[in-house]
Amino acid sequence: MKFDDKIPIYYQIKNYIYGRIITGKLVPGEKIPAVRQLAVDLTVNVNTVQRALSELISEGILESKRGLGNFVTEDQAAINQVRHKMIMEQLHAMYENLHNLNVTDDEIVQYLRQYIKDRRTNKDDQHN
Amino acid sequence: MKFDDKIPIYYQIKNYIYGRIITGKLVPGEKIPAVRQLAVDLTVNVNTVQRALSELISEGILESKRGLGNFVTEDQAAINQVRHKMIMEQLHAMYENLHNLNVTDDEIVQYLRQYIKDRRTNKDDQHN
DNA sequence: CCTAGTGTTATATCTTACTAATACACAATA
DNA sequence: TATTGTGTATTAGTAAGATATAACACTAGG
Repeated sequence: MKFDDKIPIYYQIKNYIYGRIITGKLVPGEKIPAVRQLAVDLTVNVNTVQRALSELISEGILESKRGLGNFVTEDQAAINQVRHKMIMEQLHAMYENLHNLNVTDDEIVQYLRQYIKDRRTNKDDQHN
Repeated sequence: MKFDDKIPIYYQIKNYIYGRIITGKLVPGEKIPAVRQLAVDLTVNVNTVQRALSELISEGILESKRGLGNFVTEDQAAINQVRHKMIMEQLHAMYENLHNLNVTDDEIVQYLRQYIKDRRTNKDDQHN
């Protein structure tokens, strides 16, 4: 996995797991991969994985069962809340940063549409 | 100034100055505040400011004149490029992150419109 | 020439993030 | 009950970011 060197790895792992749960690649009640396996998959240290998982456990997104593994919460409402929270965080960060560059609301929407359009074109070019 | 503790301060200062230049609060050829003054204003260490400025100088956005100060480049084209680059970076980061949450292109646009709408409403409520 | 204001560099110290290695605690099962 | 697979904790070491402090280099103006 590629990490942004400007953001702590444990934090990026946390968001990665959020994503896996939100998109249903990990379903409620499912056991997630073992910490040592995750460490290998993500090519990071066990302790770094553990730090990410600890926070997810504190937040109630994961449930730890010693000797058995870590499991996705059965609380679908909590998952939905996380999804909404993450979407809002993304929009907020982008909005604030663009406003600081004097980009207006309308321009933000326009730029986004153009970005998506361009992205689709480039995707076709690259046969992805 | 409030900093995000997940991102290096020097990097946030760099982006802050980009913003000041892009929005015209600092105009081409203008002298920016002294490093020691910036350190006070931003409540960080001189070396941290210097690190941010060094990168901006390397990139040709600022010009250093020892004994005189640091000055905004007269190269308006370079400034325009930075503005465009920053806008694209913001859109790209947000887009990638939302796609990883299974949010479709159309949904991204819809969520953004809703966010802007809600933001305006809340702004009125708070009399800002 | 001296001083004040500026950019630049250097040293030491502290904290956080990450890694490596090891050990401990618990559960399932052969 | 011994082994294997799991989560958890500890200790030590490295590196990056940030700080405090100080010194050095250059410019302008009295």
